[in-house]
Amino acid sequence: MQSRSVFITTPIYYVNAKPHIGHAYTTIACDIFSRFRRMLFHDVKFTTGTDEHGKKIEQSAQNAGIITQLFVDQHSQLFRDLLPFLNIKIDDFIRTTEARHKKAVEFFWAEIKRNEYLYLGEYSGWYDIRNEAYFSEDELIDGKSPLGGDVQYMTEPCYFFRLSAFYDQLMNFYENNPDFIMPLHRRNEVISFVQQGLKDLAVTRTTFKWGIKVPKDPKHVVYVWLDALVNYLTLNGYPENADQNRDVFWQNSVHFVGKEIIKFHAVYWPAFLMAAGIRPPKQIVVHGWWMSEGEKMSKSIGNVQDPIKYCKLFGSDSLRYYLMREVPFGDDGNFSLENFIGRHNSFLVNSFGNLCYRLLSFIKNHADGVVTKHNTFTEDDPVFDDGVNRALAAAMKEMHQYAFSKCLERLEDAIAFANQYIDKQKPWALKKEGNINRMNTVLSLLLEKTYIITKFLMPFIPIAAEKILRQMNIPYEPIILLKERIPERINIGEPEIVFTKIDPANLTAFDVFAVDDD
RNA sequence: GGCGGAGUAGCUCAGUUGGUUAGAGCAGCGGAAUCAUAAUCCGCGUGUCGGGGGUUCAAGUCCCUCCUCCGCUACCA
Repeated sequence: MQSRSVFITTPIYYVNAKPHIGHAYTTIACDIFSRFRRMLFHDVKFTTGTDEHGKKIEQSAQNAGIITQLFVDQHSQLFRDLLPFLNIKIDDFIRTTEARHKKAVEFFWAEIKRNEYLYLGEYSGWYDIRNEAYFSEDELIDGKSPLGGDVQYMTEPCYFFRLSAFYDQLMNFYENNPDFIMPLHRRNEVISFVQQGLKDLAVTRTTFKWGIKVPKDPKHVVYVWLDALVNYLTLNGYPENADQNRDVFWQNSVHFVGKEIIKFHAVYWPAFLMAAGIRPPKQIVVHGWWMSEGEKMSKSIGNVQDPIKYCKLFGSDSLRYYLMREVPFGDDGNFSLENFIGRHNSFLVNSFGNLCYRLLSFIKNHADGVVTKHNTFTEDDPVFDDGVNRALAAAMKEMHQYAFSKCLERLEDAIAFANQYIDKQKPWALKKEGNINRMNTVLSLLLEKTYIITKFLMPFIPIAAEKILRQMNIPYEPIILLKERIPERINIGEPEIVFTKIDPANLTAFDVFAVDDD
């Protein structure tokens, strides 16, 4: 039995760079899943935010010639500004520089200290500033870290977290919670990583100041990942809401993350939480990366896809639909303008948009804008009705598995059924024959199924779906009911086209790439 | 090096525990229809299912081996 509550989080985004399509992707996926669960009448908390500490930030601010606080204020705002463009509805936005978060981290630190999972030691090695990680001499590749960052040799006293003590607990946890890590192959990667053995983790730094100070030992700054991960607790009212294990949101917390940060979320974070006596989150949902026009997205190539440009040119609905439809969630994908235009034109315009418009304008022009239910059924009707119902039920199932692209495929099936049905029933011919009752039966069934499909599409394309529902003029609750029946008599509103075709001749990829103006 | 994934129609991919002539979407070609944003609907695929070998009455589907690509991870002489 699924819980009626859910706590959905994006990772908090590191403010060192500007938002790109990858940030938009995670946030949109969370927003769609949030809207979906809300439309099942579930109690949803959906959050995002920015990760603002660390040496890298400190240095970037210095390079930009501004004080660090101003730097993070500006960059955090860029991420906040992205939300309305993408039509994201969040419940909270956290910044790790906020007082509430500092308090949570300090409390969390004290808890794991009290439970004796922290000890003072000394760390020396080659430090990758960009990636905030130490490496041993022999791990270096051509004088750089394995992650590609420049390194410098450093020795510092630091606190260690007894990660090594959690081997059994973690393995048992993975064993007993098979759907903790969502795509299964990711789970296997995590387990094989842990199986290779866990070393204690250095969780403080003394080489910079920009971070949260260790309670009672302020020359140490808390490791950015420990700092950042605690945001999920901060957002859930910690430490005032101290008993997270009894909190219904925490019990149903789902962290969406990109594949690059799975280790932190699926290994370190559960261990940190166990050390503090808190149960790990319910699920880590891992997604892949986007390439751009067949190549890795990079500033130097100049092929960074800019989500805001897409929203400005084509609307957020199109971008949301494309990102969810193009690639199975969890896999890597290739973002290309050509494919974007193809998806937009073939589904949003031709299939779905045209279905709504042809149906509504037919009702307007040939039935005085009124549809009344009649009982002149043929054997085609239950076949159509049932086909749509099945497709919607399948879509529902996929959605619960975070299989957004498969969910959309099933919704596209349902829309194809509607286009097939209208072509076969030919309401225009019924009108000419004067078979008005049969025409009304057909139109009523079509309107009903299209209405339900449109509601199901709301989480994906909220703006267009709402416009269409308004045109249908059916009083609706924002709840997905697969076998909902519409009223006996509908007096529709004014039909309007909601998606227009994109002409590829008018655009090139350069129109949608980010301009590097840093 | 270890572990894992993938290699199927021009492109993107489905193919459950091995079982009828290997499928879908997109693109392409032909037709129908005209309510609709020239949208829609119908029809059309002779693919060495990466190569080779094996098990079986039967393999894309299991086993062995090789090749290519990707991911995680480790590191030696």
